[in-house]
Amino acid sequence: MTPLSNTPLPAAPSRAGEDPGLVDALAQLSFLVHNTLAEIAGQHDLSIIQVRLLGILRDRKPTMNALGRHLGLDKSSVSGLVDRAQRRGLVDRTVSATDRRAFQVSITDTGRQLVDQAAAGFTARIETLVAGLPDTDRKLLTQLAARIVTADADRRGIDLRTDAV
Amino acid sequence: MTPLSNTPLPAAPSRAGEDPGLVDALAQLSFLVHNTLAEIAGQHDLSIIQVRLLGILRDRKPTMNALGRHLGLDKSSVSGLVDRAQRRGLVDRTVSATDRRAFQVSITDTGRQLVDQAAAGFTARIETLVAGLPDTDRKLLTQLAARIVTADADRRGIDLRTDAV
DNA sequence: TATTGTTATACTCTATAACTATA
DNA sequence: TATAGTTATAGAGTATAACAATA
Repeated sequence: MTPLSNTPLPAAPSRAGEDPGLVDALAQLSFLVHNTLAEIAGQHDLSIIQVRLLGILRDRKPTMNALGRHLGLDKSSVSGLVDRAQRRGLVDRTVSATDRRAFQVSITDTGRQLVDQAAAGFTARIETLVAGLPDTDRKLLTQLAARIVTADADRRGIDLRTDAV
Repeated sequence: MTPLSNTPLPAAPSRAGEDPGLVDALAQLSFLVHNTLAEIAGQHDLSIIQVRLLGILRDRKPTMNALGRHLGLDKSSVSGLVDRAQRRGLVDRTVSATDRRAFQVSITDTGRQLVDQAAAGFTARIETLVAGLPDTDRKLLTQLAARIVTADADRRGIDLRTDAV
């Protein structure tokens, strides 16, 4: 039931010379994928952040603190997020064995089923989106996207080191 | 100041056979672009939805109703959105000349400056993201992204017609 | 003292429902 | 009656600040 809009970003003034269309195309594609995820999540009464929470918990039992780092959220935000998920029976809090201040957050069977369904639905929808592309183009797109993402990750790694000096 | 996370989506179980990596790569790229926009918006104390609002108003003076359709929001949500933007002096409401129930929403000079800055910042950041790609790859990426977006738009057009029958 | 986490508070964003004014 | 918009209300999601418990 999430209200989605496919309205693209404010059309960039399409600067002459540079990359005509690249910025717009990337922005629109991102919105499309993002909205698709929101829609799938909504079908399971989840938000994107809840899907991300459950996704992290699929193979980890982090503390609230670690969860905050993973999600880029303040600890108080994590408290609320986990509260709401726990209230729905999707996650559990367990006192840490090594630090009695800390909780370890784990996913329940119900939560796992839900996130698995959502992930499957998302995959299916993305497959539909790229249905028109021949295999070569899909591989190309995968590589280009991966290159941008990893380049950015590297850049951030380097930036951090630079800051640390 | 928007807290951003580059944490990718819950890694899809990488189904054998199909499109190994495509779903993940697209999801991560989308998050990256989306987070970039959120960050740029945040630098101007704007949210993504506020940027989209101002972006629409750059070349239109729609009614509240039309705005709701553009943004995919309920009219009550638009009321609040425009309220907050107007309170900051970014937009104006003017009673419609043809329908005294309706308002026409327009962007102020302040609002225009703000959205122009945000758009420029966003463009610059995206340029940085793709800085490592040769021209050929950029064009390829633009075409692939555009093809997916337009194919989806067409599909929705067809779906709508199908529903209407 | 420092860290982990919760709670109180505040604000944005969103929706539903009830309402007013105009068509 | 139907439509345009606002307001009241509720809830998710986010942050900051103050706090308790543990390290």
